[in-house]
Amino acid sequence: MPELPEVETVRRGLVPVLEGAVIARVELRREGLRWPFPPDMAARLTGRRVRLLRRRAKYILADLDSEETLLIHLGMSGRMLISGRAPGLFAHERATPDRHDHVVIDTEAGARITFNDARRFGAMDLFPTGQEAAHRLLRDLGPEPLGNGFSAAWLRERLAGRRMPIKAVLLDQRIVAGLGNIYVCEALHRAQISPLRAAGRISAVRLERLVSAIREVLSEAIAAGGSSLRDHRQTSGEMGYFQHDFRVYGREGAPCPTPGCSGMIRRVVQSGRSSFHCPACQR
DNA sequence: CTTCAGACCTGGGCGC
DNA sequence: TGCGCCCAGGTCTGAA
Repeated sequence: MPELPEVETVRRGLVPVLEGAVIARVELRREGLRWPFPPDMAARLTGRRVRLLRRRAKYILADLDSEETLLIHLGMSGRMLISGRAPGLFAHERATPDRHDHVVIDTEAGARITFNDARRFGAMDLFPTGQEAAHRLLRDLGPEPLGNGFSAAWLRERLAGRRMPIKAVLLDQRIVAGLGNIYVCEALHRAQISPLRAAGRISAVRLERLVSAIREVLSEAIAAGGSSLRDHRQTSGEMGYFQHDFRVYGREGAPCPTPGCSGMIRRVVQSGRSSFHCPACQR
């Protein structure tokens, strides 16, 4: 799925057509995605003005003037595509609805936002604005990796004594929220830390490097519009570009890009997911 | 409490 | 072309 940079790219694409806009019509083309949609979702959205479009971890949050917040998760393959009258934007048009177009939202200004999700691991929900701490999907999330709450000191505290590999720990959204398989691999390579290393056995200095690497790779990916392997699209339908800047992800057998390193990228499977790394420079 | 396999879905790529 | 198999950006759930 979209990890943090892809979700942020989608949020930024939606801001010009959705923030401040009034929802004129909502079409639900099925009962739900990963879970059933909340009761009367279409009616609770219709006629509402979107006050603010936020992001928390991999969730997009739209605060409405009804004091409810619409939560959107893109799952593995979710896309939000803009068409119709969308000033200043490239309009992504479809002659006929795709079989995976599940939710269609029209604004009074004439923009259309289509939630397309082939695998249907995505989700939508409504909850009272400000009640993030009570929402089962949001309450246990760790700090934002690009925010002030995320630091080497925080990591040090949370990783102390843990024997799980650092790869698995960084995928745990309670430790830090927003990383997924790609960016964990990339950040660990940049920090020259092996994905196999026990989380509790990383020095403070190297944790500082890890925090910097995570911030850098996420920032660069956001600037590139995210990474498009197969499913991710910007709201314009355009692909992201960061996949061209991967140093290890999907590059098994390629020479390690670390200057002075003569290693070769390897793929190992950890808890069912591929970890790409350089055994020579990542320790 | 931690850790893990299994589950939810579709589609693309590959070998035969 | 077709078929079977493997893999994929997530993460919840229940069992051990």
